[in-house]
Order: sequence, then C-alpha cells, then structure tokens
Amino acid sequence: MPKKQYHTIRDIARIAGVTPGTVSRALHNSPLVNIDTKKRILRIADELNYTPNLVARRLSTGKTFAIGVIVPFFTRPSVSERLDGAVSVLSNSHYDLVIHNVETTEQREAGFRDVLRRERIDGALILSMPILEADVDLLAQANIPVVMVDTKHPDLPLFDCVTVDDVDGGYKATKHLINLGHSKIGFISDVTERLFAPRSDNGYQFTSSRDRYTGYRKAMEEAGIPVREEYFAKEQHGFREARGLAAQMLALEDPPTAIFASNDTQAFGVIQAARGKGLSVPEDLSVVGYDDVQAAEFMELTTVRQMLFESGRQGVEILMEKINGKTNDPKHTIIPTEIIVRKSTASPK
Amino acid sequence: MPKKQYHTIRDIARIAGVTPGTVSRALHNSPLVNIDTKKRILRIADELNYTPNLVARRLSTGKTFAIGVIVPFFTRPSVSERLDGAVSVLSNSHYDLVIHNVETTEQREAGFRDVLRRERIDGALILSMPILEADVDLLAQANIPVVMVDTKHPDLPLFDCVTVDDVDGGYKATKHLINLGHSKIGFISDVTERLFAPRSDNGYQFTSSRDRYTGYRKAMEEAGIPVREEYFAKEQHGFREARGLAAQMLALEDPPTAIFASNDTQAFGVIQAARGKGLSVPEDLSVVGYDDVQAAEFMELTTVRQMLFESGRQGVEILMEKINGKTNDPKHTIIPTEIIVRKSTASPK
DNA sequence: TTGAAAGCGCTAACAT
DNA sequence: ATGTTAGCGCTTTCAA
Repeated sequence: MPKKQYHTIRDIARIAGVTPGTVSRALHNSPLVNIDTKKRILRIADELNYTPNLVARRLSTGKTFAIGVIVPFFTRPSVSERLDGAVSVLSNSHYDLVIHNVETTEQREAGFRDVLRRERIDGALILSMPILEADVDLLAQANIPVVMVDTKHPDLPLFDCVTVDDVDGGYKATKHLINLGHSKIGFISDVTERLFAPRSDNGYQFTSSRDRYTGYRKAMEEAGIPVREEYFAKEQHGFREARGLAAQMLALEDPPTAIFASNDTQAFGVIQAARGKGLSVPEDLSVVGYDDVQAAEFMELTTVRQMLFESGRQGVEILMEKINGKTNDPKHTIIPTEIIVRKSTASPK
Repeated sequence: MPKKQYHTIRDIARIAGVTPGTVSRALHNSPLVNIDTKKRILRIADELNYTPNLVARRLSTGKTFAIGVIVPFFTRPSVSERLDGAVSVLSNSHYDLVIHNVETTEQREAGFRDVLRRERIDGALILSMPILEADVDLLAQANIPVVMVDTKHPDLPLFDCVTVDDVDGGYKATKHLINLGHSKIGFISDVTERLFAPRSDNGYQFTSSRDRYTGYRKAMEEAGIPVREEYFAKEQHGFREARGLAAQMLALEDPPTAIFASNDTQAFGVIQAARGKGLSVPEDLSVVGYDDVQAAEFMELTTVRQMLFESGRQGVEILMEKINGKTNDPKHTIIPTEIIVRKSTASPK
C-alpha cells in the first residue's frame, strides 16, 4: 500500500528547493517571501493538488478553527431555523461547525463536559437549551467563549446571550386578541422536557413559555379581565399533545373564544382540535401561535415572529468576536418580536 | 497570563512518576500496564480533570474522528429529518459531525474540493445533493469513503448510496388517486435549483421529481388514462411557487380533480390554492404529497412516506463500516416507500 | 511492565 | 528573503 496518498508542505518544499518554513509563509501570503518563489511554490502546490492538513495546523496554532453548537431536537423548525442562521455566518469563514445534538441526559452531560473545551473547539453556541443547576459549574469551567441563544439563566449574567423578550411577545399576542374583543382567552403552554427537568426541579429551568404566560397575564390584568385557571393547560411540546389539551378546553361548559399557544406547533394542534369539534377558525375560535416558523405562513396562522434565523446569526457573530478577542464584557442582546396577523384570528361572534 | 489552562498527558506523567507513554497506555486501557499504576494514573487524571487533546490525537493517529456532511438547505423539513437520522448514529460514538451547508455555487465547490479530504474528516455523507458533471471528478478524487443519501447519479455506481425508489413512490401515489376514481390528475413538480443547474444542463442533475413523474406516467398509462400536458407544471421548491402553479391549473377550462405534488411543501401550496379558489379538500380536489414530513400529519395530508430519518441513519451506518474497513464493495440501499392515506384525498364528486 | 524516542504536519520565533 | 529549530500533545515502536 502507498505510504501516503497526499502531499505535505515538505513535498512542496523539496520540489521547490526551499524549506518547509518558506512554503508555509508562501501559503499564508506572507510579505516575507520573494514574489517569484511564492509563485513557484503556489504553482507546485496547485499541481500537487495540495491542501493543508488542518489537524496539524490546529495542533500547531492551538486554534481548532471549529465552533460547536449544543442543541436539542434540531428537527424542530424553530430550532433548525436558528441553526441555519448560525451556519450562515460560518460558511463564509474557515470555521467548521460541529453539531452536538442532545436528546438524552447522557448526551446532555457529555455535551457540557466534553465539548466545551479548547482542545476541541474555539467556542460554543448553546442553542435553545434550558440550563440546569448542574450545568452552571461545567459552563463556568469552560475555557472557551460560550454564547447562549434562546437560553436564559438567572445566575448567568456572566454569559453572553441572545434572547427574546418573551414577556413582551406574550403580551402582544394576548393584546391582539383582547383588541379583537376577546375576553375568554385560553393559554396552552409547553412544558420543559423531562430530559431537562430531573427529579429535583430547582427552579432553574427557565422556559420561554413561562415568560410568554407572564405576558399573557399582564395583558389580561391590564384589560381588567380575570385570568381563569381552567383556561390554562400545559403538556409536552408537540401538536398531538396540544390537540388533546385544546379539545378538553373546548369541551368546557364555558369554552374560550380564543386560544394562545406558546408555540406554532402547539397552535397547529389547537387548530386541529377545533376542526375536530366542527369549529371553524377564526369564526368560532381564534388561534395565535408563537415563533412564526415557515409552516405558519401556509397555515395562515397569526403568530408572534421572533427572527429565529437572526438570533442564530447574531449568536455566532458575537461568538466570533469573543474568539478573536475583540470584546470581553458579556453582552445580552434582545431580539425584538412582532405580531404577524394572518387569518387565524378574528373578532368573536 | 497562565501558560496553559489545562493539563496534558505529561503533567499526569510527572505527578504519577511515569512517562507519557505509560499514561497513554493507561488511558487506553492497555493490558500492558500494571494494574496499580493504571489506577493511580486514572485517579490523577480524574483529579486534574483531564481530557485528552483530540487534535493531537488526531494528528498522531491520522484519524480525525469526525465525519462531514454536505447538505443544501437543511432547514427543509425533509432534509433536516434525514440529518437527524445521521446525527443519531454519531451521538453514541466519539465521532464529531461537521456540517457543510451549501447554498451558493461557491459553497458547493468549496464543499467538494476542501471537505472531502482525509486531512479534515474520515468520511463524508452527501445528503440530498444533485451531482453535477463537474463534481464527479472531485468525488472520484476523494481519498475518504463517501456515501450519498437521496442522491443518485448514473455514472456513479461506484459510490455507496441510499436512495428511494421514487418511480415506485410516484406510481403508488397516482395509483391511489386512480383507485379512488380520478382520471383528471395534475402533477406539480419542483425543479432543480438554479444553484445546481448552471448554464449547461448536461442531463446529470437527477432530481427525484423526475422519477416521481415517471411513476405517475406509468400508473396513468397502465390505467389507460392519457397524460395531458396542461396537467403538468413545475417551479422552484417552495409552497408559494406551488400555490401559483396550482391556481393556474385549477383555472383551466377542464381542471383536474386531483393533484399530486412531488413533495409535501408543494402539496401545502396546492391546498392553499384550492382554498383560495373556494374549493374544499378533498371534496372538490384531492391532494397527494410526497415525503411525509412532520407537518403532513397535522395537515392531514395523504402522502408518500419515505423514512427520511432512516435514510440518514443508514447512510452513516454504511459510512462507518467503510471507515472501519469492514466492507469494500459499493452498496446501494433502497429505502421502501409507503402511501399514507389521510384526509386530503377522496373520490371525485 | 515501563522508558525512550521518533514522528504526525504545520507554525513561528529566531537566526542569518 | 530564507533557513533552522523547537514544539504543539499524543501515539507507538523499539529497547530495556
């Protein structure tokens, strides 16, 4: 078998009659190399179809030229749109994006323990991951810059993060319904995955839904509408679960005339539940979602847009600044929300 | 500033009073090391919170412990579900998954030129990327195993691939409509992205839609139903485009009573077009999609399921076998399809 | 069972 | 402008 199927800087050096150091400089466009030798070196490199061994470069420079992203459930549209924003920044740089998907507790631990280290990546993005108390230590031990997107934690003002003002988003959605004349407004929330809420719920898992609910209450109270307990329900993320919840709520003696779901997927479940009961949307039931994922448009769902792509993009951009040592102080960016009115909401009959 | 914020094998060696070689052996559970020294070494490593520097290990062993995936538009649900399958295999191994997203011609070229090399990754998965003539050379030059998923190319029987029998899938969908009594059946196709079809269409870009259309024709001919030209239309992937196409088709003098769209996203566009014309689905128009993405379920869309997750999973599994040298001969796996009947299809009135 | 030493391919500081 | 050299952290062969 052949000794090696590729060429190194040394091969080029030999052929060009120079030393590896010079080749390295030529390849890096250093001004410290004669224009002719540089040309010659580049030509030879090209003929040899040379590409540098990134691993060697990484070891030598101490930089990995890779960033990691720790993310759960990236097939969820909202997550994958954020990821897309993150990827978009990197594809114009030399950085690789290594993705660590989290779906089990082990993977979660492994992610925080092994991934957040300088020996693997230059920086990490934590995307849509609720932070547990146990994570805080690991996070603090990380010897690389970390930016969190769609993830907040009361004890971590020390970290950079990109978040959304979910209280405001929830407020806007509810306000929209109130303005339409609704007062019987249900709220359907998702719940922190079991994965993220081990036996001791220490109050750290901070879901966006909670904030959205706070916004809901605020709008209700402001309008002097009592918040009814039977108009609140929560279940796992997923449209089937939400469908069940909505079906129950619509079966109440005095059912709501509008339902605000804390994400679009759940809103779709609500719409299905209404359909199942022979109710039409928005005539008999108004529905508002949250996220404005791509499917929301063809479902003609009124929803709260939160610039998912943009949040991922900004997260990585901040991360790159950190990696390149441009800034130091933690930065908390808040992405604005906007209510997108489509055809799933109307005044009550 | 501190010289280094982490510990190396040498630190452990010093403290344990042995040489780095021994530490390396101990860490790898080699039988060639005294049980007591091994224990001592492991204890020290643990106390020091040691984790090996993967980059160094990679350089030394010549393995990168990473695989790359080249993929376009990974926010598309069908693509991201495939990706999810790929990721699922890796998260139980020590392999990293680096993702190279392709959205421009440059990125496409860069992907094939730079990524497919042993110096970066141990193997690559090419996901849902039509292969151009120019790619063939680059692919052939790759010095690492490559597996293609949802990508075929007539000239590349040499490569491993996981594909779907789209002709059969298209046949099943059409047959279903015919069985329901339809004979005026439209077909809406997507078109290879401009990105993938530069000026010279050399016939190599092989879209799945074409196969699905072949299946459609086959079913029609078999049933003795003439294929009408005005019942065929194509446009870019995307529900808006499909909505436009369907609107036109439904405005024909003699409009179809059923439309088969070559993917779910376009099917959603068709449904919207019908709705826009005041037609209800399935009473006035039956709609069939393709892919069975998650949204298909809550849209209650009849569609052709093709085990997206599974295709990604199998792709990586084959890739890992190749990397570990278990098999050599190219393997062509065909994932079966299945028609999922939901509420978007019915007999014509 | 352990130590010594070479080497993976590249970079960068220093010397010339 | 170029050569020389040391070294990044780890693995692995060869000796002992």
